[in-house]
Amino acid sequence: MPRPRTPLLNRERIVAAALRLVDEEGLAALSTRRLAGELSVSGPSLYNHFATKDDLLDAVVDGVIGEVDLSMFGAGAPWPEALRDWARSYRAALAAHPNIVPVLAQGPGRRPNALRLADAVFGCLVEAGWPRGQATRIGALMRYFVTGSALASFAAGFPEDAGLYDAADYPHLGEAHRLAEHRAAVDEGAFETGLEALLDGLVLRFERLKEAGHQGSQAGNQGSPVGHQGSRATNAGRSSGSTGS
Amino acid sequence: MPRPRTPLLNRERIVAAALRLVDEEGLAALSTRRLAGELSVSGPSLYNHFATKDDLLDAVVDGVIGEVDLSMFGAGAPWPEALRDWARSYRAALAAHPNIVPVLAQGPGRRPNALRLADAVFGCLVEAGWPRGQATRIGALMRYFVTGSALASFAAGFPEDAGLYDAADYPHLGEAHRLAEHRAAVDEGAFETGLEALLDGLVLRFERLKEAGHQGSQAGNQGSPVGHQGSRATNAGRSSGSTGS
DNA sequence: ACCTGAACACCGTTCAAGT
DNA sequence: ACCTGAACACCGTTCAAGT
Repeated sequence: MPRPRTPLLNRERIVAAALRLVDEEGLAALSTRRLAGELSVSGPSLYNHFATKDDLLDAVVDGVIGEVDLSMFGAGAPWPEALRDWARSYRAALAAHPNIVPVLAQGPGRRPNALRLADAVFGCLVEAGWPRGQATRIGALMRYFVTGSALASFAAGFPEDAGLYDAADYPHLGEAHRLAEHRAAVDEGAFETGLEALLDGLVLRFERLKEAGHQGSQAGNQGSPVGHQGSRATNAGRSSGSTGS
Repeated sequence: MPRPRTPLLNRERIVAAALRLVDEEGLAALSTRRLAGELSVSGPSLYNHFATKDDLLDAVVDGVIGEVDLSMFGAGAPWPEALRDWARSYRAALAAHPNIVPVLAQGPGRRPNALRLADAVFGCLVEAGWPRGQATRIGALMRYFVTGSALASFAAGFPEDAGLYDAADYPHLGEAHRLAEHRAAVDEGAFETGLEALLDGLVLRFERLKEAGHQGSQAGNQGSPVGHQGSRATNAGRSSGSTGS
């Protein structure tokens, strides 16, 4: 008889168990021995399927990123609508697994789903007419906002202990102890407000860009993904900006 | 003779050494034994000054938050300018210590400097005329954006290995391997673009709010820090929003 | 009051040994 | 090819003991 026996472990089973453990008990609970125990196997067995624990984490993270919907790109929708739908799907995928966000925020690295995501966003923006440098920055700032909003609950960050918020120390935080109760509403409201404000600001810039393009030197779609900085000169000295009076 | 001898350790020295270690070698390098070694002391000595390693981390984080400038609040500047200056100072403080950002993003907890920061931002917005619920959301979304932008470099997240970006897999990432070279410019450009876009979008909302307030029912400054959700109904179904056509 | 060494229950990872 | 136990160099934390 040869051996038709299936192996006890495979990458999929390990990744699924690791994600469950991280979701339920946090990143610190994910030890190789503990994970192996969940899979009824001894610790070193995992090393037959992943070179290191970091490799395993990479696979877990890429699985989460794979849940982000990218179908709105290239579906013919205007870029602001595509970006809005994508950002919501992106946030939903990360918010479902908040304990893994610090790992995933380190960048796409060599994870295929993360690279696919970056490719889709950048491609949509460039095809819509954004210069490549600007498209890069928009991809970056959207990731900043989405990962920041999924990394940790704003509301839950304020302890429910009312005695903490002494009016002498923190005159405006008298109601802060009630934030945690409304965790989901506060966090989602903040995300939605920020997303809409960001998109409004970007649409404003796009309109200015098209106006300038119609009369000045056609910059078109050329340029590096780094691009130039627009009219702002340096961080020092307040730019006139477009805000306030 | 009594004992004029000063103790070998104190909280300040420990916190300073811990921050240096985290900055130079990452969060994983901060073990109690390693830190004690840097201070020429044995591991358990630290427990005379901090109850747990988490307590120590809290002190490190609050020290970083303490570097954020809050003087623009209450200096009479309009809220968008105050918010812009604060966001830049906030990001600069975090970006100087990126390895500690995942810890700090968990919320203010009981850290005095973090609570002071939240108090100052919320107070400025409420005094400027924002309803309390909206002010809470703005504080949250600003933290999302700033922590997201400090958590990890966008540009450095793309490996410099040009062979990784196969055009068949990622048609638009042909230049992505050059991002890392321009790390600082890309990350700061994205932060500045996002910050200005966010502020533009918020100013737009503030103007709408004032218009509505002048004719409709004066809501004024009352209300809980949770507030209500405005006109958006639910996450499902695309809201008409203010973007696009 | 503050520091120490020894000890406890853990880590990630390697490796020779089994089937 | 895949899993195991034993081992290595680590962890955070406790505690009795020293001064």
